[in-house]
Amino acid sequence: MSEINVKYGENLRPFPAPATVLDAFKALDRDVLKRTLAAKVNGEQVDLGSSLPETGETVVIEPITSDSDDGLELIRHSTAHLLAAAILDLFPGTKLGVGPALMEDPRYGYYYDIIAPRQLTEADLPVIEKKMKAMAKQNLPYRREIVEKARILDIFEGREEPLKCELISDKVTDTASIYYIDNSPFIDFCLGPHVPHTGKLGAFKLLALSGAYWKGDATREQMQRIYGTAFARQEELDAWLKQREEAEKRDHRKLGRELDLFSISDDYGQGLILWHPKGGVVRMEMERLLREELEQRGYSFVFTPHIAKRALWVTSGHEGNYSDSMYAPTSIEEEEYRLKPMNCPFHIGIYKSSPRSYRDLPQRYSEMGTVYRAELSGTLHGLMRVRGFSVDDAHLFVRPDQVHAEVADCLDFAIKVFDTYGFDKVKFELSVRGGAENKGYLGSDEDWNAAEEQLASALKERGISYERIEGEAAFYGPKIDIKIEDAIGRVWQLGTIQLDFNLPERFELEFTGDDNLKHRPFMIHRALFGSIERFFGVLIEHYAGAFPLWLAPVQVTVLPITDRINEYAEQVADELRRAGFRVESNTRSDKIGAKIRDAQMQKIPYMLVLGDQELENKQVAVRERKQGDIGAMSLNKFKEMITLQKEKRRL
RNA sequence: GCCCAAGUAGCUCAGGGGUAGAGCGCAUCCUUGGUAAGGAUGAGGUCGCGGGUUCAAAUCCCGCCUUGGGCUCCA
Repeated sequence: MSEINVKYGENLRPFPAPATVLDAFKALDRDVLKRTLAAKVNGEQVDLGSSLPETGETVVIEPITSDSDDGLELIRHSTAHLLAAAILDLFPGTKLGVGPALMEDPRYGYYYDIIAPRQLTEADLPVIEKKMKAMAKQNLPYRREIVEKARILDIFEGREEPLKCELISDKVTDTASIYYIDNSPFIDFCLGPHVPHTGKLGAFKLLALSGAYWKGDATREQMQRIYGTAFARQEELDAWLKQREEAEKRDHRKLGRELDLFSISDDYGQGLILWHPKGGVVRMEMERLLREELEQRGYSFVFTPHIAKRALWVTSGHEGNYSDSMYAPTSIEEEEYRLKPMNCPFHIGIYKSSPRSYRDLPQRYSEMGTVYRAELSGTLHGLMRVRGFSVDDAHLFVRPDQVHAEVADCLDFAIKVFDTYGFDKVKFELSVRGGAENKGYLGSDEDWNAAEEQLASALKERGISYERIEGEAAFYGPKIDIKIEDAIGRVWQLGTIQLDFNLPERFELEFTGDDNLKHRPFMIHRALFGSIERFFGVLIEHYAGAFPLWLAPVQVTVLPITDRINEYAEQVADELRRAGFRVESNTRSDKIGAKIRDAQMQKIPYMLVLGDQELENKQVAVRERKQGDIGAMSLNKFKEMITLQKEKRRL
């Protein structure tokens, strides 16, 4: 009888063969076994019930416990299988697609794609969930079997699972593993591993029903996707559900209405934003901050039209590559025009309007340029995905040797601005050429190498850690994408700094060098917010509608306790207005409690409660929206306090 | 575009084959009250749009529109 040497942590111990992973843990560590769902054997994930390899070499085993990320993924994946098993039980004849765990999408934990004999509706979800709970209680084992390709195909053909057969044909060369759940009609073609039995599952919930295409391809089968989530423990699921509710409370569409910031009306068109006066204030402040920075950084301000001749879009390449997202042409005196989906060609027009010398570069043109894109109706979402929006756009026309410095300044700019809004977690991604497929990259290797090197060195010089992503560059140049994390941990892709070898070529841009020869400039597209509408949406959710003083649509509200005080209240309000603040006064005959409630719900940063005492002492009693009553002070002292806050753009 | 759900007063929603309900908001009046809702009265709706069934449709059926959740982290 042979032996297997098992290494577990520092322990090395021989076991008589054959033995399973479970046998090893039973002998080595009963404590950890309770939390263990599967294991890594020589670094490879396997089921607890799998046999230890008898190769003669030492076998290294590690537990995959329920409190690890790997463990959670296992739970979610196994729960997805439980979901499929419950559906097969309730709806015989259902065709299965795929059912992965989702670890990066904070909204969901797993899904399973199916084609049921009838269209399922949301009303079916509780029924399916109940079945899953019942199956979980029965501690049904997940069983694994290794079979030949031909036999797997037989099994799934016999079960009339065409999609599974397609997968098997694609993926399997000789043998593969399949999984059963005992006492259930479920069989899946799956690498595993899984939890040992369904009793390890329980903290799960089905969340949503949606449509999905097989392999994400709109020309393939339309399937139904059931989303759910799962955790190791019920408390974690409860906490997650609670956080989800919190996120709903921050929904910018809800707050946009409640705080009267913006609206979208079908009478005007889907995906078109009406900025209300209070939203307009926030936008003006957002633009003011940008303008200050742009001025200091040597940008110039340009303004360009919303439509241009169709021929321009042919030259720019938009007509060829981007036509689906552009509004149809409109004719004026036999000449066709199209709404602009991007601002670049106009800025190029400004560059080209006169000959440029190397001494003139860089040229930095900025514009809050409004563009229109014909997004599919189903993808529209509040402020986040719209059909008309303004980009805080800028195009830099630079000499090849200037790329580094300009990119570095863009990075400083981004960090400064996002920091002002309180986004302290900013991620940078450098997208470069690479990967197996050749995307038909434009421009010489020389240019690319130089450009990628300059982007990377700008990031390094600024001490910015970044992720380098091979193969994600656009065909026309490498780029840096900027992502921010908001107050509740959601990540938003916002700005981009993009090098472009394409448009300078297409538009034959040039400048005269010190050698008196013509050279081609590089073009850098950069936007920090991407779309100011979208960034506004992100801000609303980030602050949950409670904008910092400098952004708040109403900064101070004056609340007289009785009608006797109304006159004094108006004086106070006027004085603050003259000092440059946005002030309201509430002289309605409500009780002070009601006025405060109103102001709190409008999330106004400061409330000045004025009664006989304040009138007599020439003071204001200050209530801050989060801290509550912070005591009485002179109006001058209050003014000083908020002036400082406003000027420093404190959070 | 495709799958599921929902469209009733400005907002949040209840109701449901026999001519429309609540709370909030709004208006007017009473009240002048010290840190998150004082009281009374009143105005407000082609029940998303179009068609069908019916003596009768907001309600049942069909179509459309809009809104919301989604639409490859592959076995």
